[in-house]
Amino acid sequence: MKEQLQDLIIKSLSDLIAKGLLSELPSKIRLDHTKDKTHGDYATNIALVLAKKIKSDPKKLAQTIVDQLGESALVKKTEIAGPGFINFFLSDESSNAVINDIIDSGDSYGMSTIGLGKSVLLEFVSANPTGPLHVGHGRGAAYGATVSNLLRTVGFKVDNEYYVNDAGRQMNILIVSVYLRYLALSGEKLRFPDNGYQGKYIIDIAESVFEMHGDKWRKSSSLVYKDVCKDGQQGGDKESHIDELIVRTRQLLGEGYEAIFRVGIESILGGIKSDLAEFGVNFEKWFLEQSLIDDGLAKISVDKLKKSGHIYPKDGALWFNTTEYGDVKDRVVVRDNGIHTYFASDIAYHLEKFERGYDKIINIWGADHHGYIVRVKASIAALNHDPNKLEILLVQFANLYRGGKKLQMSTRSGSFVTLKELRNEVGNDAARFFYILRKSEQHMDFDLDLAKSKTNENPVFYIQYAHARICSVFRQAVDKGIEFESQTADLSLLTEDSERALLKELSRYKSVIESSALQYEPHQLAYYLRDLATHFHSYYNICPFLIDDKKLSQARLLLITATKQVFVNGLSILGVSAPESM
RNA sequence: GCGCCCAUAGCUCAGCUGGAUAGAGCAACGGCCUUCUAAGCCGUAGGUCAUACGUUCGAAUCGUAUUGGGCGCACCA
Repeated sequence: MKEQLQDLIIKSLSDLIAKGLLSELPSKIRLDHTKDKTHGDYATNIALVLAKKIKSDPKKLAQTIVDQLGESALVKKTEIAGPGFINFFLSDESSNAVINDIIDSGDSYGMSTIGLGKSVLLEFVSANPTGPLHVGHGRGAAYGATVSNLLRTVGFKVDNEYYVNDAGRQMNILIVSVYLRYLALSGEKLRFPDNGYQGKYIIDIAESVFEMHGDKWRKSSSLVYKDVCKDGQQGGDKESHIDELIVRTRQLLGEGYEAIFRVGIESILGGIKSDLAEFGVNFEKWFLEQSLIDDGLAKISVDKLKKSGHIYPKDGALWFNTTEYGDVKDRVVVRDNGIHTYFASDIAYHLEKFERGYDKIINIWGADHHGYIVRVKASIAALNHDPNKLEILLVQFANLYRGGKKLQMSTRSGSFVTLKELRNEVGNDAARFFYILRKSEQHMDFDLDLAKSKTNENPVFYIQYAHARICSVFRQAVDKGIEFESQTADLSLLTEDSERALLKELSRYKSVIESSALQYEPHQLAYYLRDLATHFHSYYNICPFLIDDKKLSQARLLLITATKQVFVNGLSILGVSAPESM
């Protein structure tokens, strides 16, 4: 409908250009759904925009444009209002057309071809596999999965990907943490390092190691701690303490070190995978950082940068001159000990992503990584790819509150609420919905007490309830022996204010999907569904559906059938279920 | 100190990228269940859009400055 109206306006403007009354078409024509029904169904501000250019009275120009439009079956009437808006009132036939459109398209209503033929690589979550996902990761997971669904709905081919940081120092700290817990289980007395992973899950992993291997790798704790410097709380340095423990453990264990690593990563990554799957978040690919190292890609990428003259040695390390691309300082890619940095892996990873040939690459990062954007884009440019192909979406932290107090989240200290705990307490639907209800760049306060104790206040129930109510009406219809024939319904009978309002709200769905998808803003859809539910609940309270006037009843049933379909489609994009009864 | 994000009703947040009288939910107050689920509906009250300039027909939205909050500035990942 909107497209047809837009075409009409363009035609009118083109005719005016042909007559020499205008010089050029505006770059884009805004045609908006009106907020206020007295402003009709759609409104455009083109007269205001154009009048500015050609310095004429916007109201007069609006009138000229309207005159040129002439008659159309689409439009009942047009009005010029305010400073020069053109308001369009759709004819009943054209506004009713949305109903049949929804019914005919069914589950695919809302899909479009905007992204047809374009592929997107969407990387998100990518939490370090050093512990279970906590509620902070949940936001990225829900946001990413929903953006992915939205992009797919508008026609993009999207691959979801999780980058697993299974290499580097943190993995070693994990292994040592597990090993020390294992020693304790074997009967050794020892002091757990300040900087180790404190969570209970480490003990669980140590238990599986013990079950699988017995005390095969038991060493006396005096041997393990021999020559290791003092820990932070003992007046030493906690970083050196853990690093020396790593070296020591590796020496003592030999191949056992790798075996413990296997048990640890499989346990943690397995947990993350099932956690996300249960949350309705699925990935096409789990990309291992270690594979970049095994394939030598990190080294190859650094060599490529070297060849193009972006690398220079200093203080025994190799530096990438990212300042040339606007970074505040150059960055080390290979340390003086010959080991490449995390950044080097990331350069390789992004290069690899680009070489896979996607049209668009999107990374969803926690906002604490924003300082990283410039250098990653620098590496892309330096390797002769287009940095604009890479879009980085930042998700702000969710601050957790319990008992009115802000909780500090730290994987290291083991003090965090896991995503799984949250899902168990508030349910997947509420969690998915709550997470995306806030704009991603908005800081979000997640009050656990509220989410847990007063779940009825969560707007997701309000929407689901609307859907369940519609289902209930149809169950009653069956009980009463009322047959519903969607083909015979006469939509012109829908004349009540509340049903016109609901119908108008339904007609917004497609543009909401489009806008949510292209702006990566799932919250727009969430808010839309809530508004739709409001219109429905209001309608429900005013107009009965199962009534003696058979024709009117059929028309109303058709309207709520379409409404139900939009709920189903919209909720499915959000990853929220549409229960038939509540 | 430098950089990024943010500031809208008592609380939590929208505001369709510059449009018409700034909107929801919760909390508060008053109504609506012998008829399709009251997890609902209808109404009342609540705002100097952090502050000050500027840009123009028009600013919560854009620009500059100030204030206040979050985060980041490693040869960690």
